Amino acid sequence: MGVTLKELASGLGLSPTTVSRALNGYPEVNQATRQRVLDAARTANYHPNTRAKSLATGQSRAIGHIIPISTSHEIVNPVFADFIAGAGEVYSRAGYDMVLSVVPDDEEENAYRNIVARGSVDGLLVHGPRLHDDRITLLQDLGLPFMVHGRSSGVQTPYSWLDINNRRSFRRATEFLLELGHTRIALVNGLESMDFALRRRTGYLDALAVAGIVPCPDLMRSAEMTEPYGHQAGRELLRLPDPPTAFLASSMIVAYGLRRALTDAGLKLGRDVSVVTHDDDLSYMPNGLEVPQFTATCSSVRAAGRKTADMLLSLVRDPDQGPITHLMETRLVLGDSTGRHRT
Amino acid sequence: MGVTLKELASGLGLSPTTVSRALNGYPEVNQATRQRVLDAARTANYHPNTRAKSLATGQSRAIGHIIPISTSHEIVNPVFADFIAGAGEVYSRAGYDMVLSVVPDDEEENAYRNIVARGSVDGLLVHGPRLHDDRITLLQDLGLPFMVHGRSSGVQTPYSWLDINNRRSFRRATEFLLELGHTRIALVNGLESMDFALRRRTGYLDALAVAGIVPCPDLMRSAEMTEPYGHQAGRELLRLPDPPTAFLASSMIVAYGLRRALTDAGLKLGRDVSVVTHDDDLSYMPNGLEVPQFTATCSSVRAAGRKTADMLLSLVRDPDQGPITHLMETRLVLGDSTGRHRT
DNA sequence: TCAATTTTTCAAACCGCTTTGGATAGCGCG
DNA sequence: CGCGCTATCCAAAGCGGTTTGAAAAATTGA
Repeated sequence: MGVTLKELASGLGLSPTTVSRALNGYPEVNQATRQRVLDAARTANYHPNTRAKSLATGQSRAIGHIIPISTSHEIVNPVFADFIAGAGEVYSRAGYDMVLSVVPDDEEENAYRNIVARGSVDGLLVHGPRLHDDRITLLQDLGLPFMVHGRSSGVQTPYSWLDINNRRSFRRATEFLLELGHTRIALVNGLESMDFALRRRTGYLDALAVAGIVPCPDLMRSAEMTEPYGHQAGRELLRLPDPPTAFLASSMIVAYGLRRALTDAGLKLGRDVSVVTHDDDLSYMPNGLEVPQFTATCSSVRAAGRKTADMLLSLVRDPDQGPITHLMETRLVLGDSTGRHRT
Repeated sequence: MGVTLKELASGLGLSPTTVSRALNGYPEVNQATRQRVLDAARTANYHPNTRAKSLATGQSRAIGHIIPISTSHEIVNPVFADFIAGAGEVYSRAGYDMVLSVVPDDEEENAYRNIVARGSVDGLLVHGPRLHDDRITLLQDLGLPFMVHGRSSGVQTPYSWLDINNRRSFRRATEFLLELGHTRIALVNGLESMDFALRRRTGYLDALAVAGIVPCPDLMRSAEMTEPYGHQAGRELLRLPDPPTAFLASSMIVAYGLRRALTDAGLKLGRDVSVVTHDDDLSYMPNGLEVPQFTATCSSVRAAGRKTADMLLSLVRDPDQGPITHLMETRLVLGDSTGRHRT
């Protein structure tokens, strides 16, 4: 396929050793020859064979992402593409490859074991942690550097993660609605087997407790986040004898569904009913063109991808630095979807 | 990290040669010893080192996907996650890794050259082809097996691709609206620098031409497919002196935006105004829970990912079979968003 | 000028696996 | 008994790089 180091060397009348050192910036090589080697490498479009290099060095210069596909739901997390885009930027700048494994969630353990045993990556990134996620303890045993995007509430031993402050974020959003005079506030949450969803719920409950409001189970929903789900939840909630006057949505797309349910019911968003949603700032799902449509707790998942990748690379370079963590706060952005409670 | 072949061999009192053959199913090894080797490998959790193996065999057992990030739009194609999920299933079943490169679209050429020169993949998958896409001719020169998801209209030389029949799909959808009596039909398309969008437009124009309708430039929009874009396009179109009575949307999310514009204008979807959309069957964007919300041209992008990966693997196994292609038809599914034209 | 350094280069071993080209042993058969 | 086969196994040479240890060349110091 490409030129090999040996060919390049013999073409220059040098030994492979010298050429290798010249290319990798070792000091013990004459400036003139180094320049000659670099030029020759460029014109020959020489790129060292990844496999050979990593076999020799013991490093693969690749990061693995394991994407769980829920066997029951078959859902791919929509957040995933933007996160990958962010992380990918960082990897390619650092000269790392990104290898993806899409695995049904009942085979994840095997997938992790294999990938470690085969030595094809220097580090792993864990997506979509659940409560008490076994993967984390498994990876600790395997001893490969890893980062978790999110956290897993049940896991006691420390590990490296990056997360947004879901709890505070939803507490703040709830408080905001309370300040506007709302007391019947519905939570249209994601799947509460996922860690992030549970934290959001906790934040919501926190704020209610402080306000002295007893949470009403009828007002709390949890499911895979889709537009039809938001719509159905909205419709059913509005039909309650004592319907909510405000909603918290766990994602923009759920908020779309809620909005549809409101308009179906002849209610005006932001006047008759308020909605606050979480906004992952997905590139293909902007919150309005100029003015934000929704009041939202904002946090760019793309930026999260970048930061997580950065941290993972630092962990790969220095595995002994111990667990590193990063908690991102969200911004509460005011949009057209909220207003004072009207009696 | 893991056990090596040599260790496994010496543990068994065998040569590495024999162990290798035993594991790889070569005939010249005693049944009893093979069994012994297999057992030992299992208990030691032995997995051959990928890099060493592929260095020795000359195959990397990995497929590369290059994800272009538009430097101007910074948009990640939402279709991407589901496609990857489909392809990933196939790869992992076949024992292949998937390596992703996220590259700004002005560096794509370099990215392709590098990945080929470094020999880190056996085949490549090209995403989001534009018109006259240079990447295709580049890859033909580089001589690595590759598949394109979609086609590129300007490229003359044959290449391997999988695409949906965008043209017929949108012709059919337009015909359907014409049959319902609509004559003012708007096209709210994706970016027409992308090949798929142009083909959809052609299909739309085909149907109008057959019906003897002169296409009206005011009724044709093209932009990145987002909800706010659909909303704005809908609003502006409905304000025309002679507004459309039917819309073709290029994606579900655009259709959401359209629907909002309609309701804003006090119109009822499916009665006052009809909408047909393309539906990629994304896992997180289902077209309704039971009844389809939208009449749609349906095609699972996840299935497309599976099929494309299948074809690519076959191309990798037998690179001399010449270009292979596959055109998927879409299903026109009836939903609640279309009705007869009312005067 | 010549020994002692310092620079610069190279030969060879190695990373973990596959594969070629024997070697060895067991067997049937004339 | 000895020859030719077949069934099993192995030593060694790669794959394309990096890296160790030593040699050759250039430079320095007295």
